Amino acid sequence: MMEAVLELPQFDDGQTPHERADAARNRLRILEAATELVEAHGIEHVSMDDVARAACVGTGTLYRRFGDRAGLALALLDQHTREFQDALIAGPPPLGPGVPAAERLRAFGEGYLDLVERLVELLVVAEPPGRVVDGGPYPLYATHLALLLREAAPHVDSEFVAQALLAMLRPAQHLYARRGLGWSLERVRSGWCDLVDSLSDGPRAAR
Amino acid sequence: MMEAVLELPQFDDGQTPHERADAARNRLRILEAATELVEAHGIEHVSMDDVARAACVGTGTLYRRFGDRAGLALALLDQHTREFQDALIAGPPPLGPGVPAAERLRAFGEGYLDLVERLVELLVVAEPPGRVVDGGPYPLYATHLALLLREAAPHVDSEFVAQALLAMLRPAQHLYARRGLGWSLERVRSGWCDLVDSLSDGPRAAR
DNA sequence: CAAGTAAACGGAACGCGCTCCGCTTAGGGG
DNA sequence: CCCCTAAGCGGAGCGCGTTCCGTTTACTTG
Repeated sequence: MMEAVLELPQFDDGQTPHERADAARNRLRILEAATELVEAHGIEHVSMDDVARAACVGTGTLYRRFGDRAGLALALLDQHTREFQDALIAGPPPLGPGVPAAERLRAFGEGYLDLVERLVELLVVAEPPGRVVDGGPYPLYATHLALLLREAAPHVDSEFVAQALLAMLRPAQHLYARRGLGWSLERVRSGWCDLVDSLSDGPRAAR
Repeated sequence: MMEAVLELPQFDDGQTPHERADAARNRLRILEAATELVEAHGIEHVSMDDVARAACVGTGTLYRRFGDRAGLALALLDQHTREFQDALIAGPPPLGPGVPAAERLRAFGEGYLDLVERLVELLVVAEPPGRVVDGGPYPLYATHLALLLREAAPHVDSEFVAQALLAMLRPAQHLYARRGLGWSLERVRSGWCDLVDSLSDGPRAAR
C-alpha cells in the first residue's frame, strides 16, 4: 500500500544508498514510453499495463519506481512544472521577485492557469481523491502565495487564504469551471485578478 | 457508461412513466442496506458487491438505480444535506434570511463545515475526480453564495468568488487542510470568517 | 383473464489498478 | 575474479467498479 519512501530521481548525496544501473535505465524507459503514449492517446486512454508493455518492463517495476498511477503522472508533470516553479522563485518579474506582492499574485494566477489549461488531464490523474497531499508542487505554491499575501493582505490568515486561492486552481475545480460551467479562460483569469486585488486593497482597520 | 437519464426518486408527475413496484422496493432495500453497512464499517470498507449482497439484489440492479458508486453515495447523503439546504432557504437566521448578507456568509461556512466534518468520507466518494458536476447540491450552494455576495461584495464577479469559496469547502480540500496540514476545525472556521469578512468590508471604489 | 411488451433483474465477465512472491542480477568485499 | 546478498525484476493473481446480456416479471391492453 505504498508506504516505503518511494525512490525519487534524486542525486546520490552519500546518504541515499545509490540507485542501481538497471533501475535507472528502467525509470528512463518508463518515462519515455509513458510520455509517448500519453502524447499519442491522452492519459485517460493509457493503462499502467500499456506503459509497462511499451517500456518492456513488468508492472511490478513500474509500481516500484513510481508508487502508483498518480505518482507516474506526477513524474510526467515534473518537467513542465519545474520550469514554472523556477520562474516563481528566481525568474523575471512579475512572476519572479521585483514588483509589489499584489502584482505577483495576479501573475501567479495567470501563469498557473496557463499551465493548468495545458495539462488538466495529467493534473487530475496526479491528484486522486483522498490525496491532495505530499509529493506534488502544491506545498511550494502554498508557501509562495502565503508569503505574498503576508505582504499584500496582512489582515487575514495568509496561509488559509493561500489554500483557498489554490483550491480554485485545482485541476478538478478548473475543469468544472471550464467544462461544467462553461466559463471562458478569460473569465477565470479576470475573476482571479479581481479576487486577489480585492484582498490586497490597502490594509484596513484590524477587526 | 451511465448516460441514461438516471431515474431519480421523483414523484409521478404524469410525464415520467411511473416507477415499477419492484424497482421502488429494491431502491429502498438498497438504501437501507447501504446505510447500515456504511454506519457499521465506513464507506471505504463497503464495496458495491457488499451492498448488493446485503440488499439481496444483483449488482446490475444497484447500478441501474444509482448509476455508479458516487451516485449511491450521493443518495445516502441526500437526507443529511436536504436538512441543511432547507435551513439555508427558509430556516431561521443567520443561516436563513433575515440578517445582513455578510453574516449569512459566515453562517453558511460554519454550518457547512460542520456538515463536511461529519460526512467527509461519504462526500469524498460522492465526488470523484472528473465530476464535481451535476447532481449534487453544489449548484444550489453556488447560487446561494453568489446571491449573498452580490449584496455583500458587489465589486467582484460574485459567481466566480462563490465558486472559489466553495472550492475551499470541498471535501478533498477540507481533508487536506485537516489531516494533511493538521489544521484545527477552529482555524478553518475562523479562516473562512476572516475571508468572507474581508471580501464584504464595505464596497470600495470600482476598479 | 390471457397475451404482449417494455422494464427490471441477476450475476457472469471484463478491465484495470495494485500487490505478492519466487527468481534474477548488479555490484561491493574478500 | 568469484561469491554473496540486497535490490531489482516480472507477471500471475486479487479486489473492485462497471458492463453486458439472456431471463424474468410487473403492468397494459383487449
